[in-house]
Amino acid sequence: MTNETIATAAETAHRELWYPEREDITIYGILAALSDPTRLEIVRTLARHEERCPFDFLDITSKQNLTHHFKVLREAGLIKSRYEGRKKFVWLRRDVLDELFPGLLDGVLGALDATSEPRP
Amino acid sequence: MTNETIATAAETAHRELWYPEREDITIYGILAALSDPTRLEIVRTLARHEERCPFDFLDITSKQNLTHHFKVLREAGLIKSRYEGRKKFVWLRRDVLDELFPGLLDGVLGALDATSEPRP
DNA sequence: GGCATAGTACAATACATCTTGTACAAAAGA
DNA sequence: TCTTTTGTACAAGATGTATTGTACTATGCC
Repeated sequence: MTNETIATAAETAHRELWYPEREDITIYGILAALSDPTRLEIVRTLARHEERCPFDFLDITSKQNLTHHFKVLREAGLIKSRYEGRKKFVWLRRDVLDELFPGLLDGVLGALDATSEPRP
Repeated sequence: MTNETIATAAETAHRELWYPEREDITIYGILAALSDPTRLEIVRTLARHEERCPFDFLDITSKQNLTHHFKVLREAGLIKSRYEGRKKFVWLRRDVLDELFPGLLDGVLGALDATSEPRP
């Protein structure tokens, strides 16, 4: 309600993004956001990079769909983004996540790595 | 398809339950199953008990809804159940889960405990 | 057998989600 | 300014989910 209003207004203004309040970040939202293969792959790749990544650093789906998934990740509290010129950069909110849900991200990413094929 | 056929047939026969093959248990399915508050509460409680728990050991929603959520958990690979007389008992598949996705369940449950109010 | 109890099946509702197509806005460069 | 690039907004369709109500099956006990 209030959140939605703010989000809509800010996003219509373009180049201004809404983020959830710290107390509105839930473990359910995080887990739901991570339960999609595309998004989990995004998060996994972001976690491997110290620096911010360009919006389309992964070529795994359509542009519109990437926008959608990044929005889900952002509204769940997992990522932050910023525009620089025409480009958009994205990064993981490790600080907040590790503080709110210690061990969660490491547990998920660790299990994911243990599952995946060994990388070269 | 094949799975659905088997599942339907077995469940129609009643008192016979279908479980996913080991290779069909995915981290996405696990995370999706855990992303619901009711189910996460179920799993958290099961994790605290060494022994099997009766079907309705948690009084948090309707009977039919419990059946639904236990089915989701079972088909995701998280739990096993068994009938004894009229009663149904449920337990967590810690062995399989820790082997397939090491650190996942501990990470989620640890984060959940860190989030929750301290218990007496 | 008759009856109560435990859990399921099924249908219906309401709602969220993923994906794609079309159209648009904002910035950069000529 | 005109054009290209980058990402969004919006709508539509297909699909999945959470919940409840009604009816049913299976078991145990009298």
